[in-house]
Formats: sequence, structure tokens, C-alpha cells
Amino acid sequence: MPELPEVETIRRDLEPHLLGRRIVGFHVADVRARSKYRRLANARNQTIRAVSRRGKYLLVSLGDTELVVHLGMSGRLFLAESAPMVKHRRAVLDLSDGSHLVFVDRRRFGTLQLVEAGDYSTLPTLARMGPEPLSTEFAPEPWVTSMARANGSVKALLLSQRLVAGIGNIYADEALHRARIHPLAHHLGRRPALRLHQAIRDVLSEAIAHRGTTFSLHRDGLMNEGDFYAELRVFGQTGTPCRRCETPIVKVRVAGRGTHLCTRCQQP
DNA sequence: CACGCCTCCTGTGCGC
DNA sequence: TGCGCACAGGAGGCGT
Repeated sequence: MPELPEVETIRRDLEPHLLGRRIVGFHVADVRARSKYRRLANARNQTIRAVSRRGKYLLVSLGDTELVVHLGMSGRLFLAESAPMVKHRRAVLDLSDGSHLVFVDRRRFGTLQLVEAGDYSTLPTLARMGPEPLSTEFAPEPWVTSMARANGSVKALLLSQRLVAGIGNIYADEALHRARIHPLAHHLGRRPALRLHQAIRDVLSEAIAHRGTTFSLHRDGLMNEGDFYAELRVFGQTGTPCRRCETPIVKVRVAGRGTHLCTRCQQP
């Protein structure tokens, strides 16, 4: 679930319910991995001032401190009137209005930690995060320059978070297909780099409009799911015809990740 | 510093 | 039907 559009959807859903609420208690159920819930106790009695997002990270501002949530591969975060006994429940924050913010994470790759506001020294990827793709900070010319100079395959660069924030495996494949760029391409020229810039903005804003891409794993009735799955052109579409040229979509491995592409539209 | 590989976990789906 | 293995939306740490 959790790339930029999915995290942004969660942020928008939670924000009105969290603003101004105080965290009155907490419970970490995941006794085997307490380090993934660093300093959570210090959130007690703090009031939620803002709910923002940076890339795939959700940032809950508590004034001097900040709760940083990363959902990993399988994390979910939702509000409940009474903390439900769902499977893989890892942590619960009790709020002053009697509701509970519940963190559920099957694979335990997610983290939920309290830091000094703006101090991301324990989160190197967040500390070195590239520009937000849907903000004006993501400007075409610097992007063209960085895509020409940076080493590594374009797919690995997208996944690294360093040149642009929030893109994961689904939206990397989708953006590259829309821009007609092979995932293994290096040192993109100006024209392809500009196509990719536009494709990233298009696919992410369309996905947000659809409330993200939700897989069956996460459909358990506790959240409203996104339906961008139906709009995916390559991800998970192995064998189905490319909608531009009808060549069957293939799946390969790039940068250690399953990678979907059209070999005709996206030539090396 | 930059890159590639392995790891952290649990569950599912596939081939044999 | 059962077993074993590969793989899954991410990123941190290590070695080269």
C-alpha cells in the first residue's frame, strides 16, 4: 500500500480527527521489536499540532517533538472508537477524545518513532529526501540536470528517494511506462527526463484522486481503500497487452525489485 | 561517497 | 494434499 498517494490519503483522512487532540496513553504490543517504536512514551500528554507528510513518511507534529510514522511494506494506520483486537496490531495511541490511533503491520517493517522536531538523524532516507514531486520544489530544470548526471539505472534512482520523494515500486513502473523509458536506462537525455518529470506528477496526482492503490491484503473493512489498481498500466499486468501498442507486458528484475514494462514502448 | 547485496518479518501462491 | 521456495507496495546496514 504505502507509497506517496497512499500515505497522502491516510494523512488527509486522519488530519481532521487528530488536530488539537492530546495523546493520553500508548501501548506497544510488539514486544519483540521495541526499537521500531523508539521513544514513543515521550508522546504522552503532547497535543497534535499538525499532520504532514514527506515522501512516504507521515509526520505528526507535537510541538518540540514529532512523531514519525513509516508504514514499511505492510503497515496501516487508522482511528478506532475502541482499540480493536485485530491481528498484527503493533501499537496503539490513546487520544483525548477517547479514540485510538491503531498501527497494524503484518511484516513489521514499519516504524513509529518520536524525534526532536526536524531531527531526522535516525532516519537517513528522510534526512536526504529529494523534493516533493507535487510541489514547485520539483522543478523541471534541476531534474533534467540530476537525471543526466546521476549514476545508476533510472529505476534505482526513482526508488532511492534522493532525487524525488515518495515513489515506490508501483509508481516507478507506472511513471516509466508513461514516459516510455526503460527502467535500466542511465543518464537520461533532456526530452526523456522531461517526459518522466511530467509522468511522475501525472501518475501520482491521479493516484491520489483515486485514494491510492490498495491490494487485497489490506481490505479488511477498517479503512476506505483506494481503487487506482484498476488504472495500473504495467504493475501486476504481466501478460496483458500494453494499452499503447498491445505488446504483452513482461516482468523482469531491476534494482532487486520486480519490474514491469512494455519491451516495445520502453526500449533500452 | 556510491553502489549492490543482504537483511529485517510474515504470509501467500506457485510448482513439483 | 503437502512441501519448499520465491516473492511481496521499503529502507537500513554492510561490504566493496
